[in-house]
Amino acid sequence: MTENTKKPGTFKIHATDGNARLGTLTTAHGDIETPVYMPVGTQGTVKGVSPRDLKEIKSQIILGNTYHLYLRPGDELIARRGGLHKFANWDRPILTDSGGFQVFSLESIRKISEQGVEFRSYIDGSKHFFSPEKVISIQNNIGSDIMMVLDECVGYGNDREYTDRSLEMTTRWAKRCRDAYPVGAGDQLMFGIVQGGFHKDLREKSLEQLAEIPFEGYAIGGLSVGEPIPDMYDILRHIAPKLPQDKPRYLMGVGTPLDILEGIANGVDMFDCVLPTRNARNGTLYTSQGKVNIKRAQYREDDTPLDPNCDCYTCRTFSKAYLRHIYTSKELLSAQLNSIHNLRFFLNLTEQAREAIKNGTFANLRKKYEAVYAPVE
RNA sequence: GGUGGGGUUCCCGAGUGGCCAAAGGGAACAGACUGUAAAUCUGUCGGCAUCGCCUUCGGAGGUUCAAAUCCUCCCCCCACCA
Repeated sequence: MTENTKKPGTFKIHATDGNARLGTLTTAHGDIETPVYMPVGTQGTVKGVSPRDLKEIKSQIILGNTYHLYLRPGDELIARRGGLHKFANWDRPILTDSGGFQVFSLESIRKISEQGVEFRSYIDGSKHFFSPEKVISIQNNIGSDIMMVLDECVGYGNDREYTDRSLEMTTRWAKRCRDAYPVGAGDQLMFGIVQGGFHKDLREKSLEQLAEIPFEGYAIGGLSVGEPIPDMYDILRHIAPKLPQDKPRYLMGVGTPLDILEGIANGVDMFDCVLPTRNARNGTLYTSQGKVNIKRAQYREDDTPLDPNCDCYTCRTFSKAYLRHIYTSKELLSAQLNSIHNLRFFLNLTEQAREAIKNGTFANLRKKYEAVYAPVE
């Protein structure tokens, strides 16, 4: 492979197993082997984990967030420092979410119009306006390898009519984002985001519209927004295999180990989720034997490692008794060690998936995880 | 020895006649967390357990229909004065 000569945006599929794909996505900061799990680093840092540790656990790419970095420290400040890679000392790929999720999660302090979204800062209450063009400009300043279009992430409760109108607007916003940074304008890639709530036909409609706009990748948004898991799987199974075959597919914000395997089985290549880091900070740890709530009394004098099958620093070095102790004592090291482990677990999960797809044994891998992480019936 | 203050459910600490099994916090125990306003949030937290009943507010008596709350004596702690 002559990776150096490949253009950012090149996506090659090396093997498939059912709908699952093994691929390589080239970015300005290197190649990403897919399927990939991407640690979330909203504020320009994966909470509790240094870039050095992220590399040790084999993170290929991390996320940043347009809305949060725009508010603080400001995208222009970041640009003055040579971009987020340099500022945060991360020389591998970065994907930035557009703020579309904040349209959903900060619902009470934003207002949507055709022009864009008016946000109030959660920090000081000040008003800010995000247009599709503005969001791209911010991501240009941040210098991410993969930019996401501004979308409206629609919550679970909304009706069909609202979802339909919203998806149409998301398409128009996507077009405006693309127009603000046409194909070939630079080394940054841009992904479109399929919406359409929990209506299959609306999902298809959204996809058809977006597919006409050329993007370097396509994402499924608007899942895991409060719906029952079967509803999520229903949409995922329906729409994921229909996304453009020759482009990377990204399932936004999902999910649990089983969700990720479900996604891969349906042809998804990229995942991000805060679960490993947030749960780590809250004492829930993922292991090859299932979830471990490290605060439980049963681990008070448990001298065994968290996960004997894990190669991370935490598992190589500390006992459950110690991890419980520092969690219970609210020591900062607890968040760090727990995050390193959980991220490693998710990274290892996708490594195993890649290996399994190559060997045609992906179904076996899923069974192995389902045996420990009870599947949703 | 004197004067003043105080002893409340695992801990700290509200509560001065009924609405008190007793505020609030902590600890403890369990759970949640899915494009991060989350090192956060929720539940349980005397016993039996269905209403409800039983035991509890330093100890022992007493007043009262009713006491953690009022009275008497006793024990212990703190501060200051001798």
